[in-house]
Amino acid sequence: MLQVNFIRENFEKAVLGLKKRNFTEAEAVLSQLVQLDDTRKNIQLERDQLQAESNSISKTIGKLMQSGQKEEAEKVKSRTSEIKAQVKILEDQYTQQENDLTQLLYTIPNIPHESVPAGFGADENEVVLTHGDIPELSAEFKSPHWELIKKYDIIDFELGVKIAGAGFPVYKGKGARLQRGLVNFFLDEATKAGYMEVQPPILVNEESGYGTGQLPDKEGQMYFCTEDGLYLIPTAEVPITNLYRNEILQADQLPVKNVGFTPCFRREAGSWGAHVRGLNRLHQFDKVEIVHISRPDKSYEALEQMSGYVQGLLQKLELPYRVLRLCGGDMGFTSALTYDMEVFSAAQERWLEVSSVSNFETYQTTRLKLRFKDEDKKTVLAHTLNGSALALPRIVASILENNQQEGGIKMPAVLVPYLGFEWIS
RNA sequence: AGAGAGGUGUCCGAGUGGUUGAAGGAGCACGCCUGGAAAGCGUGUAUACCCCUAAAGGGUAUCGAGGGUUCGAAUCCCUUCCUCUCUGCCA
Repeated sequence: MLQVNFIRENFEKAVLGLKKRNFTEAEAVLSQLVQLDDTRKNIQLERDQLQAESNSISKTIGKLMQSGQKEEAEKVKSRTSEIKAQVKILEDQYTQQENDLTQLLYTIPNIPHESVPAGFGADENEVVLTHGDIPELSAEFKSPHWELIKKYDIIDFELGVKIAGAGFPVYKGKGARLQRGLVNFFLDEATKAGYMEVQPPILVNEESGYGTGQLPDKEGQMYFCTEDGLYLIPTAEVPITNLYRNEILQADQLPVKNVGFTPCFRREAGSWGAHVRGLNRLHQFDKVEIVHISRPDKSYEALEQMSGYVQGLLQKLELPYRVLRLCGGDMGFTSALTYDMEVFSAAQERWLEVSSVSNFETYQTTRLKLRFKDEDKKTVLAHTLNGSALALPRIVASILENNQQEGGIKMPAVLVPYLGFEWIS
């Protein structure tokens, strides 16, 4: 969430930024926010003063008791009951005010970076660059991946339905091997690039959900284990970033660069149709995620670095891709700047999002209380960033579609050592 | 899951109602000392919010978390989470 003090000091900028993401009532909400905070401060001031008086009386009583002046002490006591009642009232008001403030802050998305284009939806995203040639498939070999997986019997949706339900595919034979190979390839690449691998839990508690911004509001997107109060993670971002919740890092620990492989679970209520066939949208899928924790003055450098890293993976996989700078309306609630990487899937003839790389600046760290000590020994909120590197299903879909030919599907050369085969046939 | 023990600052560790944000030690930082280092000596070493700010200074809260008793709680009571030991179960 945003910091009230930042809004106070950058009111106009904040309003303009939020309008860019179509948060039309920005001005009114931000004014209300500042007002709530003003009231909060006033209450705090009054409460603290009364409390201070009460504390000082208590000390006096303590001294009197020690020196045996019991009656004197009793006299002083009577004064405190009045203060106590007052403090209680103010305390309740303060809590109420603080809750209102937090609730309101939860409704305000992150302020977009100045480079973020205004816009309402996917059409207005800015294409930053396109890489690689769009493959032209012959009519003979132009099957969408959902036909290819049947033909070669490598992924079975019906079987998944039997075990769990729609959107839980079963990978078989070379399909399973392809999954495992990709995961290993991604983890190895990340390690080479200086990321530390972590294996986090894939169930998280409520606090973690709040830390990275999935909660409140998006609980509908997550599977929830009511018995234990735990959520299945929608992305490894949640557990990995929360590893650092409530921490104060030393300056020389930054940047933190973690990579983790986890399955991801999404309920994805209500989005079914032609575009979500096959592997395009699933309830469970595998993803390798990279997370950075960065100094504020280095976070955009880190974002570019991450974007470059992800592009490198796509290049090694020989997949044509483009990079989008998301417009205000299409960006996630918590992000300040997001690059989407889309791969062209040649049979569907569509760009498929395979990665989303974002800088959250302090939006997450405010909630996470994730800070570091800078050179002046001042405690400062860090910036968090993350990106998929990469999400498997659509990568699999595009590898299958783009490389189909006479004799089967040819695997990208870089994967062959991981797979132990060159062809799916 | 059952029984017991316990959760204190970066770490170890004292503290069972009264100037305790918290003894003592270690670590760390700075200074002195040294040719250099160690030892030694001295100083400092939490977080959040608020007031006042040029700086300094001050207030409130925080001893796992939440609530209660009390003029006053790290210390007493309740709830809850976690850790350890034993038993049970189990990959």
